[in-house]
Amino acid sequence: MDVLKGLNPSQVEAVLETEGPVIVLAGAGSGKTKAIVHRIAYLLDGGISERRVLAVTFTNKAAGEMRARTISMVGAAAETVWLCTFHSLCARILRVHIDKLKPIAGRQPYRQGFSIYDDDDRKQLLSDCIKNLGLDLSAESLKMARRWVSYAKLRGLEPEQLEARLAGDGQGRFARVYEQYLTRTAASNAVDFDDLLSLTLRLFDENQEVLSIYQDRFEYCMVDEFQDTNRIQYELMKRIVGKHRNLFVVGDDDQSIYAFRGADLRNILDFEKDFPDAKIIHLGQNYRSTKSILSTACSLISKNLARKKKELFTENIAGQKVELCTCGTELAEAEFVCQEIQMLRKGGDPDLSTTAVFYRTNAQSRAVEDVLVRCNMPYKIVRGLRFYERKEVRDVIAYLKASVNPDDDIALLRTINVPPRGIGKVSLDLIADEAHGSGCSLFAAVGRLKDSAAVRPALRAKLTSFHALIAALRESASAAQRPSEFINHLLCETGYLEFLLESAEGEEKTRAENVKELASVAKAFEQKHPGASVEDFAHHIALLTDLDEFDERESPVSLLTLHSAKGLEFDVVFIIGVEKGFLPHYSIRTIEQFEEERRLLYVGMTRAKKRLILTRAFRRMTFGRTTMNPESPFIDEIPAELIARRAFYGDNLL
DNA sequence: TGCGACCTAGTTTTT
DNA sequence: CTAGGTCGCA
Repeated sequence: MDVLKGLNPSQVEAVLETEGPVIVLAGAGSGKTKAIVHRIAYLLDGGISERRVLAVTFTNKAAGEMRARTISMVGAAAETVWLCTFHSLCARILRVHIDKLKPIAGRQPYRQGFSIYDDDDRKQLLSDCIKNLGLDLSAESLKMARRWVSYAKLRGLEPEQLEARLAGDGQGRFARVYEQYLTRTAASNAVDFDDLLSLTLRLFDENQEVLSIYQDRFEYCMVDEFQDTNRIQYELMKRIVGKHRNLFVVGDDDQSIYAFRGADLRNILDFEKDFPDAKIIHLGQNYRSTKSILSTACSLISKNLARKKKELFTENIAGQKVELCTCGTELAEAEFVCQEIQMLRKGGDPDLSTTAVFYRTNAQSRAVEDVLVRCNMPYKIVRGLRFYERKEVRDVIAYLKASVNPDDDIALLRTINVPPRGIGKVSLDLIADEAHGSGCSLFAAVGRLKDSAAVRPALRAKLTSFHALIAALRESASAAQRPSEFINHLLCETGYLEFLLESAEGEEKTRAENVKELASVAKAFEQKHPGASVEDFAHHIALLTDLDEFDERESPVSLLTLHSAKGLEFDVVFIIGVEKGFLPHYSIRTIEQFEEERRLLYVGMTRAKKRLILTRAFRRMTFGRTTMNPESPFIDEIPAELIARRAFYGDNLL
């Protein structure tokens, strides 16, 4: 059969084992995506309707790649398979059914057309809640608040339950923050990323009818990167496969590096307990790396205690030894990397066409960037400042959201004085009080105050024109306008583009360009979804990140954190800062965290196909202070004969 | 309201 | 060191 061509026996097994629970333990570079893609193709080939198949991944990018590969195998039928991220799956379900959630006393029920709050919106709202409650508004307490809110949502806790959990620790105040946060998101008809998951789970548990729709529909369910799922995501999948139990998960416990974000390694370690009849398939053959690289990485990861025993092997050539270069300073380290890349380039080996530099923290990229710029070497930095995190982009998105969801207070707050309209803090407090007093949205409050005799005329005029502006935007958003047209319309009408250009002094030009870039994102969206409304676009954009756009093949040198390296591969990989303090990071406390750091290094190493070069700096400036970091203890765990040691003190040619 | 001086904190972050 | 946030003054 065609779909089995080019697969090894374990992969074939993973494809053919379609009924019942299956867990695939797929080592790094063992072709797990291939296995999933072929499995989907096999199902469709065998006459299973594409409506019956659900495949969930973690990033839009991974989903997109999987879709492209499936389409190339089975053709257009794959276009309509639900191949999505957990968040987009949930968003899609909630878009239809959110109003069927049981209402909760004291909180407004959710309704169609809800907004999605990202982490920044959440932060904004949380600090506002903290302020409102008259609590300590330090960075520390904001961090705690975020932590506890996430904690509660992950476990489906209501404020009272969180209170009970926290009271003993004298942290009860965070339960009140949580309560207010819930009330206010509900009032704004907004859900955050955690809500997407937890509300869907709640919906399933409250409403058997809705659950049945999906249970009956999705007969074959697959989850990629299973080691990164959190408890809720796992529960969601368990609900969906409740009837037929055709759950196929692929993961690698050794590549779990997101515990700090709630990923729960127990999901993968305990899968067999939840599904005692689960088939277990090992994908142990690595197709990516040389023997040298693989054995180095394996000797490291074998030191982890909390892992499933497994052996990886490869039929690839031995290749060059992994290198470790000790450099004088972080600048010398950067020079070394640059020089080494230049040498590889001069060699002109077409096999070494992609190169990446990995680091533990974003700040480490600086020295490397400096040197690369001075050497005129083109490079691409992955998520230095994300496109969608830029202030100007967020401002425009806020306008977009405000134009679509009349209750979205956070969006309104963001837009109200940008560009400056003379509506400052005092006026804002007035509006907030009015909204609070009459239990309406901020926008409605603006509407009331603009006609209120109690407000001074100057402010009334400002409010009137702002109110008219937003009302007009709403009008044209719901008129059948194309999203990209609407963005352009919005940029003019609000005076935002003018505002950007006015304050422009050289670099600010890029701001205007960024904003226009958003219009082209809208254009691309239109082409993909003909006839899509402004509202559709607003919903779509809430789940986008620009890692989705990253194409590791297009630039010769990529700079990225170890975390964002996951799922990618490069011919040549440099990992810089292999020092105690960075790897493991100085902040780690527990043995679990220590093992996660080890996995992080392992993930980085296993991205390399041909060459792997580790570097460390003897002396390094951190926070304006010179520190001397010893070598990473992880190096000691690798047999010395696997590593070729070098030194580079830098001749400061640059 | 807005700007500039001062202070403080400083991991990783698929959505 | 440097970016982001706060505070105080004009």
